[in-house]
Amino acid sequence: MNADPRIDPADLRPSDPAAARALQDRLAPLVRAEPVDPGRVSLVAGLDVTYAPGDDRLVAAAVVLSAQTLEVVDSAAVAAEPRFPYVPGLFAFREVPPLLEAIGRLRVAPDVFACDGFGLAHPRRFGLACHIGLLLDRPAFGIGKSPFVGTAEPPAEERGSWTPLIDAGEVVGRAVRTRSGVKPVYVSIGHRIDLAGATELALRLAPNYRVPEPIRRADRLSRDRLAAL
DNA sequence: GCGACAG
DNA sequence: ATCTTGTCGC
Repeated sequence: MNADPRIDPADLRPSDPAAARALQDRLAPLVRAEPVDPGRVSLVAGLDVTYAPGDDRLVAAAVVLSAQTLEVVDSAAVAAEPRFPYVPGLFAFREVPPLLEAIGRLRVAPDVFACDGFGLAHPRRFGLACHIGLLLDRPAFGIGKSPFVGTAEPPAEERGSWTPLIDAGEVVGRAVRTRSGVKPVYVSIGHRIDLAGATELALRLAPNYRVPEPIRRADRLSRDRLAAL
């Protein structure tokens, strides 16, 4: 589960925001961009977490789809309690522990992880998708529904168009139009994938809706499971 | 100093 | 994130 010896498991549960930020600063340099051929991706896991009103409970879900057919081939959901407050930029410390638990219950090994949130498009260039990708040593990217850091020109109205998301002079992601005439999603790499591959994959995974299917499925599963508690 | 701030 | 229905438009 922790494939990188440079990551001390004890650090994965920082006791306070300052320690969490320091950990992100330390791990950010380990992120690598690698070319990935979307056509050769077989299984994609979508990750999402739903919170109960009042913030006392959550359900983390991982749903694996065939990248080819978009059929669900496996899924897992776990109920838990938040162990870290919501702090913009430290989102991962809240969601990663239960997500890893859900991922650990999968019976298949996903090729790529699609995360609800950001990767490099983050104040310290180490968002949720980077945490997931680095900890699992697998390709991972993030899909955000609203911009977090950086600015992007509005992409052309037709599905498939995109513009660079730029923060402090560097390209940290893309605003991608997954549906014509609908507001874009924000794609950024997490680890072991590149922006072009993440963009094409996001588009392939979102043929009919704005949000890529794996994440939509994970959202639905976590929501349904929470409602059933 | 002030506002903004993934889910 | 969540509290919340119907409604307009493709």
